[in-house]
Amino acid sequence: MPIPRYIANVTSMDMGSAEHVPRAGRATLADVARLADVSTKTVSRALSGEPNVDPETRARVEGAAAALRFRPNALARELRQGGLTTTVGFVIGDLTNPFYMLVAAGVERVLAREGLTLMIAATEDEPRNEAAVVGAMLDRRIRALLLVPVSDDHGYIEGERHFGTPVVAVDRPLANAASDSVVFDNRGGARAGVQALVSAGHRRVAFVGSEASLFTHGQRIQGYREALEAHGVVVDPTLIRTDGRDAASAETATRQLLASHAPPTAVFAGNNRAAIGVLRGIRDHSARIGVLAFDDFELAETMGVSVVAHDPQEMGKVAARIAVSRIADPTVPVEEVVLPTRVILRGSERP
Amino acid sequence: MPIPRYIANVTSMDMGSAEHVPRAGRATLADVARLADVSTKTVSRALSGEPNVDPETRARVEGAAAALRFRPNALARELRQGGLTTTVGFVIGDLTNPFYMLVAAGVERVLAREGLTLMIAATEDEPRNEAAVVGAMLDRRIRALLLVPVSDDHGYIEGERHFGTPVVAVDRPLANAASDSVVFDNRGGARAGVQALVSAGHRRVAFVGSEASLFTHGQRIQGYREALEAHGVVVDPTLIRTDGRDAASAETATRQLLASHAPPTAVFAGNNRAAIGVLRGIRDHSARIGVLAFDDFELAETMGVSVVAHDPQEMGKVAARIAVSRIADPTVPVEEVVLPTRVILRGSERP
DNA sequence: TCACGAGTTGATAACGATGTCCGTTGCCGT
DNA sequence: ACGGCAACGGACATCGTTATCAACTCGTGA
Repeated sequence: MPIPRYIANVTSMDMGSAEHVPRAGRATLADVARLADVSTKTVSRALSGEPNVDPETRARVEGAAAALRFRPNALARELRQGGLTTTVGFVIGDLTNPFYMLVAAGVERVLAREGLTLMIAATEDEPRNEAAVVGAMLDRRIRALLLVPVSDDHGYIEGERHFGTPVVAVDRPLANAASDSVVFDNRGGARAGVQALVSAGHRRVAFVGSEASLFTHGQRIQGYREALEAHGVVVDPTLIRTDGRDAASAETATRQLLASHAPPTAVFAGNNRAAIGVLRGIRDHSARIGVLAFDDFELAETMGVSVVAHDPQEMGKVAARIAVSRIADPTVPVEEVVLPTRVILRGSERP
Repeated sequence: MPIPRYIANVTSMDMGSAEHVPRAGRATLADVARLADVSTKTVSRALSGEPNVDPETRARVEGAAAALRFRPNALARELRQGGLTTTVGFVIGDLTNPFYMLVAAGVERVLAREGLTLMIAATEDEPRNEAAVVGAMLDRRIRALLLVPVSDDHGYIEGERHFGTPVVAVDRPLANAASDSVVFDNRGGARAGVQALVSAGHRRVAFVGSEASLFTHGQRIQGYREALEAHGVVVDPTLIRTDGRDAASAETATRQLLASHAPPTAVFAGNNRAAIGVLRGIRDHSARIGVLAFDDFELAETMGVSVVAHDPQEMGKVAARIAVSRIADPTVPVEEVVLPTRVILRGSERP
């Protein structure tokens, strides 16, 4: 075993020259090199597992690195390697919506397997926040961008894609730019869901959800219309409430619908937030109201609520996989994935 | 208006020398400088809003930057500034648990106001993943670390804190290291919750949740015991099921409890996952079973489920604020915040 | 006319890690 | 004795940005 030269080194130098006194901050390659009495290049070689390093030297370097609690500076490494980070960005509208979190969980799982890190930012569903949030991520040179679009203009993204940052739109396509995308079959799912309500005997079916300008809800309203029209039911515009963007407003809308002179016998909820509002809204109502919701949620089964179900985690996984494959090969053709939905009847659809 | 010299510059150079041909990647300060016919330092000055820049020059630089779609490289900037990033890391156990997502939402909101970015990683509740995940974040030189601890040894963190990275433990304290922390009053909350069940007339109250080795559940079981003992009720160990760590296993545990020869008349659910399992488990049961759950959840009100409520978003906000203040001044004394809980009775506690 | 400050600007050196390209030892086998 | 190879050290350059400091251009007052 060789004499640990670094000890003599340190003790012989630590008065007078401040050069070898470890700085307040974190240890660098150079510090490790001094301690292990080798060159910085050898430290780099040893720690990054390159061949052609004497096992003994390697051990000494590792010891020194551990003693100094050395951690390689990812900023420096990634900068050196031309900005090739291992971070993937995911921009979400609303962090508190469990739906997006399930998507995020799916994303995270795939990325973790690939050794990639997930960076999450929220736009608070505010279109004008989007460009800034996305910009902050691009400045960090994320390797790929997963985006739940809220803006109505994604021209600014077109250029970025051209610069080599893959962009995958999640849950909704980009407004006016091409990109990979992963969405659910909103229209078909809604059609099947409303169809189930009609089959259960309902003729006056209300819709409670967000504005049609929001892609997902626009599609779902289309499906809602199609299902009704297919059965010869005239769509009553007063039954379509697009002012239920959160649980509270959906509850209000539902109460108003039920209190009207021509109330619906069933309500189709546009998403999980609306569903909660609808369920709250019909709770105290005397007559039984049919309910069917887009988005499955944890207690839907226990409560016997029928839903148009899908798989948010799968959506995240698919989106992440597309991003990963595009990182590996940017020339693969654009993918536009539409994930299936399925109706699960649990009783709440019946009059 | 000055002649845009960069045009002549480009056209006169673009055959032969490849030096001025924009690279495939993104534009850099140097590219902007060439185009605006100034030095890189001036570009830096102009774009970062420093004073003492001729307005005309500034406009020219901004024009060139826009034309090239220049975005400053955050890696390089932060490296130059000594690793002072604007990213805060949040390490969570389970991304799919809405509780943590609400915490994350609170964190994000505070950070966004401070101009900080949130990086989220998950440990999948696997203790041996924790050090690696945390390490990856430290390598990125995050400015602060928010951590929901799952490991039973946090000695490795002690040194990092010493290096100037603030660490805030969220929802649970660190195993064997001091740090700022934000937790709920688990014991007091559970005590009050079980107390409510006892007051409603229950004597045989079961606990369904995770192992006592998990800090939060250990505390909650203690509170559960204390409440029973305070009323002279002997704690029956067979009524304590710590094998309900997710909804499915909690459902099984509940069914087994109810099928036993001495079933409970009420169940105290250890958290929101357990609550869902318990509600599923008692659904088909003939006798009415009292239920009260730790953690409020969205449909608890609609379903009339009584709970020990708290504010996960507030937890995230408090944790983020502590991190922010410690970034500003690392010498502030360690804070150990205990957030209050409150019992909300909605009827499910009654026999 | 000279000097002087204020306002602009540029050359150069960092930040920390990595890649490149030698040069220098040993040591082995022929 | 010589070629070849492993195992280094060392000197640079490089990634893109910012800090330091010196240099330059003005107009102005003495």
